[in-house]
Amino acid sequence: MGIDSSDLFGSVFEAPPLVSVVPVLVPLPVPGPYSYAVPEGMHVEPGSVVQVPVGPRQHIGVVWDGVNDDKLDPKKLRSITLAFDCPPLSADMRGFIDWVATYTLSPPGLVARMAIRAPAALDPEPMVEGLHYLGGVPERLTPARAKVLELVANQPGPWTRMGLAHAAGVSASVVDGMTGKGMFDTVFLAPPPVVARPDPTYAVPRIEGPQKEAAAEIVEPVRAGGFSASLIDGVTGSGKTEVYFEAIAEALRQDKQVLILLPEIALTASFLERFQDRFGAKPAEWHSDLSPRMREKVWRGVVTGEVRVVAGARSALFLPFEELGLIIIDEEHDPAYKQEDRVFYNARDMAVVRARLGNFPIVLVSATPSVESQVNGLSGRYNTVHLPTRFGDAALPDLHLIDMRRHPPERGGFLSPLLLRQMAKTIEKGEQSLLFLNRRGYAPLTLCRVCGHRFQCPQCSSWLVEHRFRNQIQCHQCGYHQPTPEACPDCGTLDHLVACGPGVERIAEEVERHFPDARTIVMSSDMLGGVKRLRLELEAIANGDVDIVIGTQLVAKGHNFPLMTLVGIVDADLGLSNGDPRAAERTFQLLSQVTGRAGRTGRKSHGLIQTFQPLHPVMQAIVSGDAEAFYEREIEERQKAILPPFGRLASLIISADTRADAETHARGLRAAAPQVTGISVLGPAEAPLALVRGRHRFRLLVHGRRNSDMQAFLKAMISQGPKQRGSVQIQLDVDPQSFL
DNA sequence: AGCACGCCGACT
DNA sequence: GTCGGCGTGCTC
Repeated sequence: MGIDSSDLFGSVFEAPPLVSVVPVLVPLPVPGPYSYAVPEGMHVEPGSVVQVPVGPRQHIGVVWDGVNDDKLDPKKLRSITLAFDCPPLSADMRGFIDWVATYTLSPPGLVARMAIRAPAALDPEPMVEGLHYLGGVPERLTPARAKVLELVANQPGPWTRMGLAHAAGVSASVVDGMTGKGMFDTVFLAPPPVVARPDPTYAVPRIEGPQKEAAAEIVEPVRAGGFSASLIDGVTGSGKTEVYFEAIAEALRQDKQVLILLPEIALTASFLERFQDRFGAKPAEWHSDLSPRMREKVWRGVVTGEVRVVAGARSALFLPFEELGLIIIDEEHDPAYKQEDRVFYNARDMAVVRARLGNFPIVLVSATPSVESQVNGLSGRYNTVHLPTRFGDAALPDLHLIDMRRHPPERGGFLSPLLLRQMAKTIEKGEQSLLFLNRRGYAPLTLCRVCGHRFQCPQCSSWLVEHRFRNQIQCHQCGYHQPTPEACPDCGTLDHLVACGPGVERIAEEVERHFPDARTIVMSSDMLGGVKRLRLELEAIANGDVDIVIGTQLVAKGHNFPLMTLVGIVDADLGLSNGDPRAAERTFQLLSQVTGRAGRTGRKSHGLIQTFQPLHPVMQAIVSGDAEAFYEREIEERQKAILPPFGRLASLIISADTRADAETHARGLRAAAPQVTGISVLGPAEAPLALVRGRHRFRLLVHGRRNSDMQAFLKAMISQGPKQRGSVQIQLDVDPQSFL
């Protein structure tokens, strides 16, 4: 201020400049916004992205809504360091962040962080220098200069320096020379867009029959505007993508931005190309291994509205779109939509909330919808559109169960004679077979044939799996691995290993024994050579250079195998006995996806499913194709498992790394909240859904109906409870639609 | 999330 | 006698 109170002119000039105080969400796990002073001359409003000091470091934060209600020691108040030059987060976006934070009981700052973690993207990209032709001819008209002149006479620009040189077929120094002669005006151009604008009229497909009707049903709510949720339930190969592309086209015609969420694995070049074929430009991509540079560009394009369509993994849901008008969730049932660290959420559910809050339509898509979405379809909250038949001349494979009790494999093998016979026929016809077994490595359990020693992981105590191709034993839980030992560590016997049960590598061995001349390939996520190799192998399969593919889950996802006419499921029962409440649903989805790989180009195709439980509902649903009956049963089971016999208010499932830990926590919680009747305790083996490895010791899964009641209850419990503070993670596993 | 403070076990 | 383990608390 520099004016002393003894100044002649009295107190008028002594008044300190009016500083306002605003709440700012900082990207830290603190319960709410912090208060900061706004320096004189700085303009901020709710949604502004700012940099603030927190302790010894600077963080990026967002100015939030409301007034600072806390009685903060004024001495602690610090000032906003700077306000970034980018559009503020919209009120819708802020509302969404608050909603997600409340629903997931996460610190709002951590939710906000997901929306602004594009580090240096917050300042606009520098302008590009451009040249504009002013007219005139240089004194010395060289041939190179003439070429440039010819070009700029018709198109005066603006050109970029390199762009002009390239277009004229001369070197940049020619352009520099002419610039020096004052023939060009320097102008500043906006940096080029990350992606071109998609054009809804680029290649309008001629779709007919069921596709056409489905498209009309999906497009109509987009045309009408406002919130709506649709579920496209269509078998593999029914043209679901083409159908939702029409919804995207309509949103683009209305000048809305569009978000397509895909499980990370489905974000492939082939998807982007399909999009480009329809819209003439690729969508912007958003996923975890985007380069920082690209991440910045896309983020900025999204906030400014320059990017119209984003195809992304679950984290794309938190991009701060300027005018989002449609969300598509492809492979809606995919577990990859669940995030289980820091902020726990299911992007599919939160996407529905975002659409509701933003008042625009959302489309969920799957060949095997989740039970949750089926329920929402049946109750009418989602408008379900069925696509029961394949597109064009492709037919679904003919599916049969092989009862392994009646058609056992030969000793030491895992493939039934029925399956082997069908494989032989397939090879004879020059067609391809796929054997699916969701188990990596050679065998799930390895022991010493002399003393019975089992190899256990030193880090997490699960069994080590032998990988013969790599000559390693590996832990599939934590990634620990060591070379396969030559002698048994217990009794010292050499050449001692005995394999129990099959893995893909062992199946490959068996296949080579039966079909020594066939070209066989194993595909699993730990395959040597990484993504690049994988792509080459997929290409080889598509070209018909392979006869038999043996694969894990990897082969279930989206790849198109045009020559595949036989799918064999080696062990259909595998996923059914692991205690996961969703085991049956997951197995049904996986088997449907895998068998759906066959017969995509109209050839007669078969699926043979090896099982010891041919009467199991999953097997019956798969062969009969009666998914509806299966879902009906699943819904009933789920309701039995989740609602009663617990109390009406809320029920808790407590799980921990060990059952004893879970019991301890349960005792503490029962003491802290005697009013809760339904606390059940599950050990880790019984509740893999509830188990959290790593930092968190335990986690509560809360199932119930009335969210507000549960939250009030949980918050009270957390603040009063004896030891829960700080370390407890709470996941609300209820349908967000039920209390929107 | 980071980072400091603070209190108990194996080492120069 | 110290170095270092991670439990607890704080950041506007």
